Amino acid sequence: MGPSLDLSELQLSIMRVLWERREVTAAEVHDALRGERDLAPTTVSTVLSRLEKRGVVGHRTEGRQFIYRALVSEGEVRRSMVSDLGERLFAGDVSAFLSHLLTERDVTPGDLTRMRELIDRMEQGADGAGAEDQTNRGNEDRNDDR
Amino acid sequence: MGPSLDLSELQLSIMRVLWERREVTAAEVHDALRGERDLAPTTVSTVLSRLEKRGVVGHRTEGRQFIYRALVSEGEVRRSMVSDLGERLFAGDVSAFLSHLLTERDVTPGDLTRMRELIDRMEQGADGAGAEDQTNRGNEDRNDDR
DNA sequence: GACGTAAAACTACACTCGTAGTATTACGGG
DNA sequence: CCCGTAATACTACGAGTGTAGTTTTACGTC
Repeated sequence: MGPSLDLSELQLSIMRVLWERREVTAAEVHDALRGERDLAPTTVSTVLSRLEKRGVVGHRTEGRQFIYRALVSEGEVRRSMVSDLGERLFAGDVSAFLSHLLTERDVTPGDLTRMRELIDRMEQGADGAGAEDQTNRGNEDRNDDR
Repeated sequence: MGPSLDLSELQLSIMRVLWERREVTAAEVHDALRGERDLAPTTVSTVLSRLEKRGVVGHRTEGRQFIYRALVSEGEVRRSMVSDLGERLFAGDVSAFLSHLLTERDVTPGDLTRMRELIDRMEQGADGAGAEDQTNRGNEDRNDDR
């Protein structure tokens, strides 16, 4: 059932670059990360190779350069990691997870309103489509889904 | 700011035993885990020692035996791990996290109802107390909080 | 007081990660 | 055709984890 999608922080930083630009060289990833994380270029390459071995990214060769590409979407990774944590901490009980989020973290009144709207929409149209609008501000999530 | 509370699956399994019985010996942990995970007794001891080195558990000596005790609550660990993941995957945007949970996981109508009630309660009493009732079924969470 | 036994301590090993240095390879220019 | 340069490949190393074997220690018993 596909590769393990449990990615570390560094791995995610790198994946985020691959997700926003569809195709990148190791060098491009390296300086896209400049500022956020100052790594040696070889470090980036190493991580990219390891991710490739795990089946999370792939590459094609162009001249002497590798052009990397994500093989899993950000949505898949999110689903997988959130699901893992839900399993680990809440024995898969979604409502316990949700209530934890609502009660333990700083939720603004606006969040609550948005949540209520979302719940309303879910109770009506059972589809679930059309729910990734303003709640996803700042997190591009095209190229989503299986 | 205390020890890192990022616990692995095995570590959590062990912690769960320490959370439900307040005080246990390594041997007791070992056979509480029988069935779920079949480990050598020494494995359990090793993990316990490492957790102790990290400050997550402590022990007192009674005769020739170590009596272990959790030094962090399940609630703290949950908060920390959920918060980490929220940071990693949703840049700390709680409402994005919540909406992910609502849209991507199988949420039952009952969950939705419970959620709405929770939201209502949060919008009224700004305290947040009294919200850990039936949503927490099956997850003992006494000895919570800082 | 010698011993068996059980507990804890120490050692081990394979694997992943973060991190990066060194070696190899091959294109492009002179 | 040789060489510099840049890109990839290989090697390294310390920390943490899963997993467990081996060694030491000490209590209780005969």
